[in-house]
Amino acid sequence: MPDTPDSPSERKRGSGVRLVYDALRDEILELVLPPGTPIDEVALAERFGMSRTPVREALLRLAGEGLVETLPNRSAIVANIDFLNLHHFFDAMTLMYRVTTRLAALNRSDADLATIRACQAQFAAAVEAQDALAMIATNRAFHAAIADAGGNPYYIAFFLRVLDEGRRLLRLYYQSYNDRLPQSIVGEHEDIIAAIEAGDVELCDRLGRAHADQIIRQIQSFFARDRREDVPL
Amino acid sequence: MPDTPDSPSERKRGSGVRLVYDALRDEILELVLPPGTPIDEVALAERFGMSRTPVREALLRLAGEGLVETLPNRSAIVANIDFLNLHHFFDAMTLMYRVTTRLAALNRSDADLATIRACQAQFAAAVEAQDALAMIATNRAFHAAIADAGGNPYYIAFFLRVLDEGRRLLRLYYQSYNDRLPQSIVGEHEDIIAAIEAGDVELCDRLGRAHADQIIRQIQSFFARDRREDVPL
DNA sequence: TGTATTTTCCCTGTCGACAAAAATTTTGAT
DNA sequence: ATCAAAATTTTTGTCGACAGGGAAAATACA
Repeated sequence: MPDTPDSPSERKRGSGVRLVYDALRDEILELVLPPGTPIDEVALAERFGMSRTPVREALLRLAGEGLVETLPNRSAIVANIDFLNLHHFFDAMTLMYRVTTRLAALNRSDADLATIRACQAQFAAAVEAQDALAMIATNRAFHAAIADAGGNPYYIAFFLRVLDEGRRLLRLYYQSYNDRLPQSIVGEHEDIIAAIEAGDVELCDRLGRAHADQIIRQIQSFFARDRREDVPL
Repeated sequence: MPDTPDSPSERKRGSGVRLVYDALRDEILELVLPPGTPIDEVALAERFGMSRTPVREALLRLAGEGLVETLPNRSAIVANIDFLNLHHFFDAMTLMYRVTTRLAALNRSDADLATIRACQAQFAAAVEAQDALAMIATNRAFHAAIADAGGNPYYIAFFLRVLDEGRRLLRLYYQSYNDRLPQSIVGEHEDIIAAIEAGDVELCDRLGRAHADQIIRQIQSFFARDRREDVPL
């Protein structure tokens, strides 16, 4: 149990919130805590050996990022996934894939390219190892690095939120389908890197859009197939 | 003094945070609290007749929206405006003007159009009255209504953040230039409404971009002129 | 036995207090 | 008089406790 520290009171002054924030965030994004799960403040406080105050602070930050929903006078719950309005999410994801990749082609530095390549190497390693969780996390890091290369802090912040939401969706997908992996994604990433390095804005736009379409098609086919299987014999 | 309620303890259970949150937010967006102003928790607590806890909660929410910056173990301050990277803000604003207006042309309902027209009427009234603060607030409401008509919650949330940042910039502009008002904005708004009603996506895109360019040019000329005046004789 | 009402219990929202960290002032030495 | 070090003050981060609200449980009634 890595959660309970050996000496509960021997913690640095501002680190308690970060601790529970990071833990909760990971568990939400990896669906350890499924959407709708009620979050008990006292349970968390006991689990991390601290008072309710820093727990509440962490929950507020998560609520600000849309990962938990706080009902007045009632327990906070893990934010639900709005399956009926997924197309809105797909729209936003496609737009931000395109915009961030375009900007990266314009503003990338050598250090940015090195970081992007390192993320891509980690992603390829995760695909090779058939590690679905690592794939999801490294894919997010890859696109976050591209957004960083673009340099627009507004786009970066918004894109991170969209990517986090997508991380939950992908986790749902991979945990249901025995971690089947799309090899083509690795190649698409390589093409994107090449286009960014070449500074080809229009090519980056097309590749970003195609990449988004690819992921969206996978998610959509997953939900469509899931619906068919729900039909009783 | 509308802040201090008559009976401090006669307040509904969850309304304390909303109270100080709304008040702080307005004062930040209208530059009553200029960027960099330190925020004293105990002063706010005394001002609103409550404990530090709800004040802290409101500050956390504002920090999550990027309106205040919290330094560890030090006083929180009103978020600074990054004048050196304004072009990033302009990029984001232009993109969201275009995207939300396009989407509104696709998804607008009659109720949406009525809301948009109502906002435009309020904006025109503010221009007529030469009320700069009302102009800024109603302009924001106008574009927020367009985003609502589009219906994409991701775009709506992001656009609201961008609009709030722009509200601070515009406030800076108008309070310096004796509230001189650009009449052309009213006409541009009318054109946008007509394009949305006609469902002309491409026209909405062009108008949204032109509208953003117009506002950006105003802000840029303001800063350019300000810089010239800084040259000593 | 099923439903409406009351009671109990659990959980959140708020408060006052204390401890740690930073800012400020005071003290001391050269 | 100037600068460094120590003491004081101020302010934040955390804690335990209490009160209010809602939900579940218990009771009453048809």
